[in-house]
Amino acid sequence: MNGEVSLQTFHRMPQYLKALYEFKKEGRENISSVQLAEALNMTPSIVKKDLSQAKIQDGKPKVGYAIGDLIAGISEFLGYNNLKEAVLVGAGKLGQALLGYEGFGEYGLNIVAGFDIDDSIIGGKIHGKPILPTGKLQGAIEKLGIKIAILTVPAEHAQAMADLLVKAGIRAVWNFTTAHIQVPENIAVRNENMASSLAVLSAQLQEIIKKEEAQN
Amino acid sequence: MNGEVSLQTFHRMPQYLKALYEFKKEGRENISSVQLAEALNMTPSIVKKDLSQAKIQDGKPKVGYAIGDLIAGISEFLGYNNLKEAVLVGAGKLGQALLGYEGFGEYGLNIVAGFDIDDSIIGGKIHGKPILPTGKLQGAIEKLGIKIAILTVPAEHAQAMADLLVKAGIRAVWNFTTAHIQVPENIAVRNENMASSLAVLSAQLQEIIKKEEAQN
DNA sequence: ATAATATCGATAAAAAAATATCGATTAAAT
DNA sequence: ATTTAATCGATATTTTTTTATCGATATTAT
Repeated sequence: MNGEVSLQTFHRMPQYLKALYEFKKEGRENISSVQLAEALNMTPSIVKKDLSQAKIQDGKPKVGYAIGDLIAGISEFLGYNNLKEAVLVGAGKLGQALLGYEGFGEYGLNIVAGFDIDDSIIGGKIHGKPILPTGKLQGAIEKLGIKIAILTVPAEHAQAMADLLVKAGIRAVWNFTTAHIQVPENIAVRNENMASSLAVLSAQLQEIIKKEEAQN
Repeated sequence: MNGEVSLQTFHRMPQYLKALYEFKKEGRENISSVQLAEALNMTPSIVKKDLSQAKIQDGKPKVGYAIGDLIAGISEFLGYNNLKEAVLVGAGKLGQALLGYEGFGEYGLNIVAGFDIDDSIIGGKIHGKPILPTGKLQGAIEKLGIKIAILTVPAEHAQAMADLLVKAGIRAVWNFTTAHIQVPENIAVRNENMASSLAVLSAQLQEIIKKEEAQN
């Protein structure tokens, strides 16, 4: 799906960025793959490989990489510089929390509006973002050329809404519902499935406890 | 970290469950690995392998698996039957959304209380969950023997709070902050990093658009 | 100036994960 | 009753991802 660079690599990139900002704040100017790896519980090998994928190849022996270069390179690689506009569909509890999430701006994402069917919130603003009726969704997407939709409707409406979004021209869906949505293969979907995450966490916990019991 | 079963497998399990409930609702009683794979855009091989990991091995040739057995088996495997209690730390926007998230109960997770430093919400309830001062966190964890913490504090307080949680006896941290937290290796951490997810989604979108431009 | 050492970056090796294959088996069709 | 077709479940293969190795090189120390 992704040409050369693996999704795991993309997943790690923002972590590097986060750590790099920390180091920068401490006054550091250079950092080696060893140190970056240590800060994030990774191996130097994977750090070096990831950075080379982002076309960052100006590390110096005995010194490491220039932190400023890394930050610029990764930000560019992740497209944080060119702002991407998005719509949020379903302004319920989770949707409202996301509308108020201030981190998105840093990542080059701007939510231009929320859409909902609830008349009591339509016409107003939530965290500064206008809430519009879903009837206006298609028009807005087409008119503004918006490519990304954040999906926070109830699970039972997820597929129908996804169909509508695709029809309106959306190219990427960030799916926060528990539903698995089917879309054409030229549409990107990212599932933010809490059940999945919780399952993994529980599994890790169970394993840890089992290990301990085995020791006693 | 996880003995035999991979985290990817755990990640897929709730997806199977979701799909199985759908099929059940439609009146189906049996399902083959081929059909389940198709519904979730996977391969039959991976479905069969995952199910065998969950000790589900009663599929019948020409028929498939009994849906009821699968649901029971996966639920048991994921520990959805034995309720796990959790505390939520940081009752801001995201924290409040999670306090109100009704899906957790299904997954065997019960948030017993939220903790915060904001006097204007302490003592009250949010979505039915009591909000307590962080000063009472340690006592509550110890007294109730709680093993899981949901971390939704501002990023700059994440590490300090994680340290406190670990000291109080927490064994698993579900980290919704953007900070990378360091914990002892016998503590499970699951990072719900929106930046990472967004990076992956953006990458997919970029790839799709590039592909299209190449065609024109 | 020379030697020692830390690090990069490319490549090789290892490990992990996903996918394919295939004999056995069961239900349905003939 | 026999044949056909679909599916499981075990195993083998392939692919992907991670980790290790190592020569080249730049900085620091002697």
